[in-house]
Amino acid sequence: MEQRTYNQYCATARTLDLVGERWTLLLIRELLTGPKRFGDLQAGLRGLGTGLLSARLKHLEAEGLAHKITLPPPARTPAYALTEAGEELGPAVLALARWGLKWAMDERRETETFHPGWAVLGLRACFDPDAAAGLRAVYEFRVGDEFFHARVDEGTIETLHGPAQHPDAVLTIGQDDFLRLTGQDLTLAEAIETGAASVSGDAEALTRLRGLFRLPHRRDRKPDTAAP
Amino acid sequence: MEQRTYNQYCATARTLDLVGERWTLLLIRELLTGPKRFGDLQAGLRGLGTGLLSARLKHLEAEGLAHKITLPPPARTPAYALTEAGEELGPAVLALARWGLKWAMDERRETETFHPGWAVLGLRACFDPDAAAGLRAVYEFRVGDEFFHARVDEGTIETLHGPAQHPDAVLTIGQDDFLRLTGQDLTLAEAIETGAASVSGDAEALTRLRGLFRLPHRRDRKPDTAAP
DNA sequence: CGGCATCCATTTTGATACTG
DNA sequence: CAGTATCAAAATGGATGCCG
Repeated sequence: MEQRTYNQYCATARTLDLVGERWTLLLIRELLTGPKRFGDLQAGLRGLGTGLLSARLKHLEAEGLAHKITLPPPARTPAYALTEAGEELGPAVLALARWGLKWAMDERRETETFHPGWAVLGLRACFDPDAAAGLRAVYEFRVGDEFFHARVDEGTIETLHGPAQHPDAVLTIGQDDFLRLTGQDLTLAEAIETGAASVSGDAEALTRLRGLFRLPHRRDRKPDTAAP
Repeated sequence: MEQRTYNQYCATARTLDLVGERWTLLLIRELLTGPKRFGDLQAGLRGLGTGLLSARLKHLEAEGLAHKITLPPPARTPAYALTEAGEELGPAVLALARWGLKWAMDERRETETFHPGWAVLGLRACFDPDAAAGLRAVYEFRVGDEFFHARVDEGTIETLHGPAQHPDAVLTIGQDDFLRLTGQDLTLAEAIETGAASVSGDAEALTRLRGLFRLPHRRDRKPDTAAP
């Protein structure tokens, strides 16, 4: 495979030769929040069969973007993690996400699946480094039954699947409300005020949390679909 | 068409539903340096047949990412241009390019095509806003037989196909040397010193040109292919 | 559970011929 | 040129079945 090449001496084309095939960038999106097992990956990517998933993972391994690891005890089960090169695709994936947040996130369709991890990555896409100046804090997000944590250190953020070891602050919220949060139907401040979200922990960390993320104003791509 | 959807309520997936098909992002790359005619687009994308190109353009139009325009006289021929939404895919394309510059641009293969416009976009990907503080200048690049210009205004840059109206400075260089420039085999300063490139125009604009672009250090993705 | 192998219906694509 | 029509070759997806 991978015989289908754009054959262009161009950085964009070379990159797309490596990760432009169907599912590949979404696979990387999944791994951006930490190592995942084969089954978890498939669960996050409905429609991707085991055969193709296997092929994609092999390709990522062969190209040095991901590698197979063995999860530490007590898990002791195989999983896949990004290499440094794979990790650095984060900015590209987040750029796509930022565009999508602005231009493509209209109402959720009934057929669409949703996982909190995607919204967490959406938060990361909206992270405003300037707003985090002088801040060093670990936040834990409990969304539905899934746990995530974000480590903010000055102008940087890191968002990973799983609970934090020593969170400075914890935010608990239902999956639907969290979805509205990144969907701009709800601001973090409103969610806290209305009780949709409950928070605890360090007061300053919580205060600053509100300003860390800057959601783009949603826009319509199409000129005038259906005039009156 | 477009019946093949990831069906995920996720900004990244939604974006890839729109522009993740084969050729689409490269088509947008082409249009990022200005409107292009059908034939020019095909010339820049060897391997893309007229049928698929036509389908992709229709799709981009239908989704509000591009639109068909009529070039002003004396051209008076149809062309395609990005809409605002399409234009804003620039950051995502450039992020992919930056990654590629660092992790995927090894030696050029014989079969690979090359167009100066790609390297111009590569420059834009390496643009360092901080280095352009207080700078407002228009540069014209004459690469082989193609003309480009870059308009730098404070921390922003805009790179377009075609000559500039009133360039502050002009850089003339052969296609191969320009290729080495973005390939890190040659710095802009060296190119000028060795005569591979010739420059003219405003002295300060030329002086600052050297520092405007920050090429990433090239890295190898693969651990140890062929040990000694 | 993890992951490969196989078979098959459907799409997508690539290449080329053809028309205004 | 710009763009449509056509057809063969690949990629995908879905459904299994199998083995450690």
